Amino acid sequence: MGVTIKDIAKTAGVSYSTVSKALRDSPLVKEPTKERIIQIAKQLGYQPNAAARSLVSKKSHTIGVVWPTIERVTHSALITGLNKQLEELSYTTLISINEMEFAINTFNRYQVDAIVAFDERNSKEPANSTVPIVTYGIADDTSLFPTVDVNRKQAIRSAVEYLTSIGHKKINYIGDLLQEDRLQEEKVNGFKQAIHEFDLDPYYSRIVSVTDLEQYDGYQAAKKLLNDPERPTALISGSHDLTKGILRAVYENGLSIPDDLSIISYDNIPATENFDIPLSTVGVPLQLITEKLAEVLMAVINEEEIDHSIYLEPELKITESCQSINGG
Amino acid sequence: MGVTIKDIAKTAGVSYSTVSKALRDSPLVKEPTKERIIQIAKQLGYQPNAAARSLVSKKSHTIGVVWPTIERVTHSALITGLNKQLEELSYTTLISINEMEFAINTFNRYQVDAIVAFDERNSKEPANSTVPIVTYGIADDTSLFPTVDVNRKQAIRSAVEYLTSIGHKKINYIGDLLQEDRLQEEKVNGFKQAIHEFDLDPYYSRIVSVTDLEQYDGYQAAKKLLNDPERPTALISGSHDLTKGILRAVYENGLSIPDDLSIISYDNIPATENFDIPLSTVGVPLQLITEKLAEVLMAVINEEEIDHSIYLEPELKITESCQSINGG
DNA sequence: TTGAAAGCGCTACCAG
DNA sequence: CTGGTAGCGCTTTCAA
Repeated sequence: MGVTIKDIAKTAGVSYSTVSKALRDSPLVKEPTKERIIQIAKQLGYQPNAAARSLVSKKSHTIGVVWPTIERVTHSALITGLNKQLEELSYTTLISINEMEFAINTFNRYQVDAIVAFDERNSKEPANSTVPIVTYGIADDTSLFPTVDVNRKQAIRSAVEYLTSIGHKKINYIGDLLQEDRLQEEKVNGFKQAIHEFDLDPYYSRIVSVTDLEQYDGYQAAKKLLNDPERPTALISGSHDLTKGILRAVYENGLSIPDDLSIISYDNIPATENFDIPLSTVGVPLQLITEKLAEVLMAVINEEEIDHSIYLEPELKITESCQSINGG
Repeated sequence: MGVTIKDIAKTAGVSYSTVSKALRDSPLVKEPTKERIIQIAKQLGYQPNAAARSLVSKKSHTIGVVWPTIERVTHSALITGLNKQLEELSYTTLISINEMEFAINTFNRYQVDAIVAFDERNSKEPANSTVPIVTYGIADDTSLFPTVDVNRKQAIRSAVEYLTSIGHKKINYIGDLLQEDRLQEEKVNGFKQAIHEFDLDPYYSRIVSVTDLEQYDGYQAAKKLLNDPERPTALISGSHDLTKGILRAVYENGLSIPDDLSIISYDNIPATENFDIPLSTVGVPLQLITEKLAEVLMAVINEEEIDHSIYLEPELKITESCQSINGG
């Protein structure tokens, strides 16, 4: 065992309740005493015992993140952002990669203040949790917990809407529809719906399926697509990485953007890369999502009223990577 | 707050110390009483309070994983494996993606039983930790904590050794040497050393640098390489994903393995994919690593003696993807 | 076989 | 401003 407040009290020659107060920066302790105590604590390498603390205070200032699908790279950026966000609110983040129920139990035992679950499977079973839970994923009215989500359907739909508005009739969507990933599914649904809504010919406006959302997949898919004489005039890409591969394929084929092809990429990270041409994107910035998640977490901790489902609406940012089909 | 053992005691009509014993499956409680108590606990949805428990028992049965470089995909597989491994030993895994020192502090406060740190930066600062720490990464004699690691240098060296033994003189290594990643660096060092040791001509036996270890990077690198008239007769790939891309490029170029090119891939995952040809690999299986890590963790928890640095030696598995340079 | 009681390290309250 | 003390939920003696 390590140093306790009693040890500090002894060497400081004060009572241990005074130490407790000093360490919590209570105004009930004289400034010099406080400083001396803090000094000694530092010297002794004191680490407050979270168990003891949360046992009495019923607060751990810790958020549990349930993340069973650790392989999903998308979420790793999100969780990194959330971690930072929560750090600023002086909350500590702890992650469990166990399956939903086990992880929730663990966090309950540890008395975290709130849990945020990233789970595509969006379970309908009533988790036995004393700790409030917030989920990230497909928000719907039947979900058991407050949910934060991105309107991916609308994102893709509005991309199609814009492209048709500038004259495109052959619009393809490159994305993942093989995995059981409701997040990807929603994007595909948005595309399908838009096809219908904007009366596009399904023969020309297709969904190109890739098995993953990485650069390589985009490259291969685009390679195939662009050799087709019936190739589209506009492309919507399901992810940023996918887009990188697509662009590569476009240039290798000697085509140019936007003259031969307009591109809009689904995206949620701030543009860091320098593409040859600034990329048109649609999506909700990662920071907005993590901010909202943090906000909802704080709300459930403080037992404030919140909307059950928060659906963040995507923004469409159009740059020179899109061109009117008439050449304008 | 949730249900406590006192609540259970009340409805069961026994003292709460009996409940505590029953729940811990102590032989000091009569079987029927025990069963009744367990039954009631389940009904009430009892979750033991980890804080209270670890406060008195000084054991949390939890391992803290420090993983600041969450983006490193390699480690995610390793951590998944370790998590499973530890689960079998009935230990719970909690992950922190904060930077080393902060994470170690957090886990100290939480009184985890041991910490395992995945940190490429392999800090030399003496972490102020009461909890024992084990690191995974470049093992060297100066490291502050017990370390488990893979002899990556030897892995690549032995691949070169084998290839030269069957007559290859033009051997290339495709890998990452741009990132500040000591793990990758070691592989490159192994290659450099082998060039020297086996007296290969550096003009023909080169290191091909990629910026990441993914399929796409392997594809691009190989594409360029294979068009070179001075192309190598054998290739060593720095990662499994890289290899997938390389193979793709090989086939696209109309070359065949092993007739035109022998390949050995650095690897640590059990072959799940069906390549056209079984792949020669060198490396330490992931499971061996996680087993060893778990073993060392248990050792430090029980204060047993252990080697300070455990260097796992890679195995070379040769299949038809390698061929003698004389065509044998 | 069960119960009573001490105490883990800490916070929060009350008395001085 | 400082010290004493109760008690958070639990495990672990020790007594009954």
